[in-house]
Amino acid sequence: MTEKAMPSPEAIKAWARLMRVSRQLVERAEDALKQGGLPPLAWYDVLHELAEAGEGGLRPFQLIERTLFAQYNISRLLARLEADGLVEKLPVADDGRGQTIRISAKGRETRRRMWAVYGRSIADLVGAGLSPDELNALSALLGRLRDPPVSD
Amino acid sequence: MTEKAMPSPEAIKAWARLMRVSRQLVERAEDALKQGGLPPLAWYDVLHELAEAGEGGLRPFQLIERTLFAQYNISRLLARLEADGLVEKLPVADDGRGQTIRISAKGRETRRRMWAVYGRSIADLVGAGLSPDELNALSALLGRLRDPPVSD
DNA sequence: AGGCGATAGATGCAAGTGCATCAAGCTTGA
DNA sequence: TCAAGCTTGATGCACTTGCATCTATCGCCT
Repeated sequence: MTEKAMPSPEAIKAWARLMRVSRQLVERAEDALKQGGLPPLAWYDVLHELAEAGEGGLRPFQLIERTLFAQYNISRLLARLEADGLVEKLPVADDGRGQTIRISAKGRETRRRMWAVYGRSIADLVGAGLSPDELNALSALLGRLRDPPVSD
Repeated sequence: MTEKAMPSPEAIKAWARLMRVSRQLVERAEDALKQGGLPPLAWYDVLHELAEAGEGGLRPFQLIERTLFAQYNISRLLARLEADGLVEKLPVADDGRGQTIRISAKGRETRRRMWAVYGRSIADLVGAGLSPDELNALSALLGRLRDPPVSD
């Protein structure tokens, strides 16, 4: 029985800024990728996770956990990535239902090219405006808003 | 024409948190509305602006400026709102192309009911985790990220 | 006035999302 | 061992979004 009351003015303002700024920044990063003829951010998220996972790859449900995408979304996103030759779907030895997704060489290359643009967007959009200390402070505050069960 | 370099680790972390937290919070607020059988957040944003604008209403292009929605998005969102009787489209005297959008009584009522749920979400999701001072600090940091440099 | 580019808003079509549900394989327990 | 239920991943359908383009009107300049 914690929060029954309406939000404080401070909470409303912080929420409003968070909504507006995040939407605006996503939009700009997305625009930059489009400008470069590159796939959307969602593809980067998945390619990034798969690149981190290495040759072992990841199961789709692990991607769901890591990325916050819905199950059906991952399913279709992986289908598109596979159609573009950026990932491979491999059968799993000990589970006939499942599959392992592994990033391909082309996938790594695409991720690299996306990062060249995406990374610059991040540098421009947040790195430019705030000092390292301020960025850390922002990260810390945002970290406190994550939900109980989520870790980094 | 500032940043050419790749982002600092601090910038990357702040960006990642911002992306993840904002997506998660939006999702939760959206879920709460759905749970209550209420329209999505986008409707609230528009109804809120129109309620603030009062009887004078707003032109669609003003809504675009205020909400960051794309033009075609506003156009169709307004069509849905009108179909639901939440807003009225009025002709503009001195501009035959345009229209003025005014919120209806039903629209105000819907907004009120949405706020009951949405406001509680805000209180739960951000008001609960951070003190007023921390919320102000967060708002200030986010404020510095608004209107970041645009490269044309 | 007449022409021309700019602005306001709508819309056809393709692609993505959300929801519900499905099929297949796995696991458990009597 | 086998039925019941869970997990993994795919998919049909309706709706929304994105893109490009269209129509209509406006404002300006000659």
